[in-house]
Amino acid sequence: MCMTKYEREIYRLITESTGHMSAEQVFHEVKNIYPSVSLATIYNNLNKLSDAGMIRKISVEGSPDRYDRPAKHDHMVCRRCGKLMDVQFRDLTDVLKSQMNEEFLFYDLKVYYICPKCRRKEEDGTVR
Amino acid sequence: MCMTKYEREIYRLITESTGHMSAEQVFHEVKNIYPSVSLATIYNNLNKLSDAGMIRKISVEGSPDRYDRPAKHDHMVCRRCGKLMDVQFRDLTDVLKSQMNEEFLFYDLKVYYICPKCRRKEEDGTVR
DNA sequence: AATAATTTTAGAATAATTCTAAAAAAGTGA
DNA sequence: TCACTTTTTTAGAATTATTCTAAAATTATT
Repeated sequence: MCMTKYEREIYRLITESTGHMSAEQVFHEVKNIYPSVSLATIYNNLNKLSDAGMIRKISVEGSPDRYDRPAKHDHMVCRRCGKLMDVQFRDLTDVLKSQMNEEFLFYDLKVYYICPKCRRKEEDGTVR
Repeated sequence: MCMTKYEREIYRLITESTGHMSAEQVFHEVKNIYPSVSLATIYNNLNKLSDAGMIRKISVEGSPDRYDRPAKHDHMVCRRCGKLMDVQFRDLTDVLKSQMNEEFLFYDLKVYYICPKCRRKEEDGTVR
C-alpha cells in the first residue's frame, strides 16, 4: 500500500480544506472518521507529509504550527489574531537569485497587517 | 528611571551582539553580569522590548524564538541546522504595496538554503 | 518615612510537540 | 496460509519553550 489511511485522510484534509489547520484541528477532523486515532499519529503523519514536501508547515510566532497545500504562495498574517490568509504576490525567485551568489531552496514571505475583523474591533474603541 | 538595568543590558546584548540570540542564551549572558537574574525576567523584558518595537522577535519552526536588532533586513535560514544569517535584499515595500489594496505593517522574508557547514557535511557522505 | 507602583523572583502551570516501548496492522516469501 | 519482518499506531510519559502567579524586592511618589 502506498499511503496509509491516515496519511491519505490527513493529506486530503490539508489540501482540500481552506487550509491552515493546526495539528489539533486535524486531530478532531480525523477523529470524526477514525475515532480511535491518537494525536501522536497526527503528528507522525503531518511530519512525514511535510518532510516529503507533500504539504507545507507554516509557523507564526505565538500560535501552533499550521499546515497548508504545497503550491507556492505567500501569506498575510494578522498581527492581532494570527489569522492567516493566502495571497499570491509576484514571484520573487529571480529577483532574489540575482541578489545572491548562493543557491537557495525556497523562500517564505509573510506580510503582517491587521485583519478587517480586528481593525473594526480597535475602531470600536473598546479593545486595543 | 527610563530603563531598568535588565532592559538596558538585554537591549545592549541583542543589538550589539551579532544577534539571533534565544531567550536561554540571553539568560546565560545576563547571568554573568547579574548572577541572581531569573529566566522569567529575561522573558518579561524580551517581550517588553519587542512589544515596544525596540528589538525584533524571529520565529523559525523547530527552534526557540530568537531576537534581533530592529533595523529592517531579511534572513537566510539553514534548512538543516536552523542557523540564521542576516541579509539585505532590495526593499519590497513598494512592490508589495502596488500588489494589494490593504495597508500592511511590515513584511518578513526568509530564504531557506543549506549553509556551507551543513552542505559540506552532506557532501562528506556520512550525514544526510 | 509611608505609600503606591513597578519589577523581579521561583516555581508551578500550560501548550505544543516529540519520544518511547509495546501492540496492532500490513507486507513478504516459502 | 503460516512464520517472520517491517511499518504504523497507540497511550502516555517526557521534553521544550514560554507564560502565569503570587510573594518579595526595588523604585518612585507624596
